[in-house]
Amino acid sequence: MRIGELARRTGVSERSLRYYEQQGLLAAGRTGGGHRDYPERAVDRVIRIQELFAAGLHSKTVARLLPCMRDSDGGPSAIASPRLVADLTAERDRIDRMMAELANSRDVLDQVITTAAEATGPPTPRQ
Amino acid sequence: MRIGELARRTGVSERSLRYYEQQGLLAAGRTGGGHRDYPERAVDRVIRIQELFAAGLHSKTVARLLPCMRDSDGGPSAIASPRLVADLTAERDRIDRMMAELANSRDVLDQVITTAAEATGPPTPRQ
DNA sequence: GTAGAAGTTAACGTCGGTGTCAGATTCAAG
DNA sequence: CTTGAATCTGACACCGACGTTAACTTCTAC
Repeated sequence: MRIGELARRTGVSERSLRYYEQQGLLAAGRTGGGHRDYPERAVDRVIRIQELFAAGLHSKTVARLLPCMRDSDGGPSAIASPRLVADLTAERDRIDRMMAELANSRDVLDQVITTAAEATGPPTPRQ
Repeated sequence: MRIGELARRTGVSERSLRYYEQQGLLAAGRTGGGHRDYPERAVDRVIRIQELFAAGLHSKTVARLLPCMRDSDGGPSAIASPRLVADLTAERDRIDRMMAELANSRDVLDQVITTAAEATGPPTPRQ
C-alpha cells in the first residue's frame, strides 16, 4: 500500500511516516518511480511506534527496541542486548513513576470537578 | 524565604520558579531591594504545579485550576466555572487514556526485558 | 566599607516530533 | 498525450517549559 492509505488507516500523518522511515523505525519498499510501498504489517508497526512515542521514548530507543518485539505473526525476532535491557528498565521505571503522578493529578482534577458539581450542580444545596 | 531556598526545598530550578510567577502560578512578595520573598505555603504549591505539568497540563490551565484546589490549610477557596469544569473533564479523560497507553507500553517493555532475561539470564537454559 | 554570595531582568537556545509550504516527479484514468 | 491526484525531497516553523549566559544590583558578614 502507499503512504496515503497507510496514513488513513493509522491516523498518522504522511509527514510522520516519512519521519519514521528517516529514523529507521519503518522500512518501505519503492516502486519504479520512487514512491514508497508498504506491506500490510506496516499498519501494526506504525501503531506500536505511536504508542511508544506516547510513552515518552525517543526515536533512537524505539529503533533499538522494535526488532526485539514479538511480531504479530511470529516470535521475538531479536534479543535485547544487556545495554538495551538496562535502558528499557530505566524507561519502565520512569513510566511507572509517571503513571503514579498521572493518577495523582487525575484525582486532583476529579476533586475540583466534584466540588464544583456539588456547589453548582444537581444536588442544589439550599440554605 | 527567598528563591534559592525554595528551589532547594522543592527541587525546582530558580528559573522555573520565576517562570511560574511570570505565568501567574506563584505569587511572591518583594523585599525593599526587589528580591522575591515566598511564604511557607509556596513549597506545597510549587510541588503541585510540578505534578500538574507532569500530567501534561498547560500553564494557562494550571493558572485557572490552582485557585480551585483545596489549600493544605483550608477550604477550596474558589469554585470552578462551568467552562473550567468542562476543560478539566477533558483533561481528566486525556489523562485516563494516557495512563492506559502507558500501561500498555510498560507491558511491552516488560515483555522484551523478560524475554531477554530468559535468553541470557539466571535460568541459564542449557541445551 | 567591602568582598563575595545570592538575586534581578532580559534575551536567546534547546529538544523532537510534527505542520506546512515549495517545486518537481510519478501514477492512474480518460 | 494529457490532466489531476498522489507522492517525492528539502527546508523552515512551532510549541513550551526550562537551560544558560550576560550585565547589574542587593544582601550579608566581617
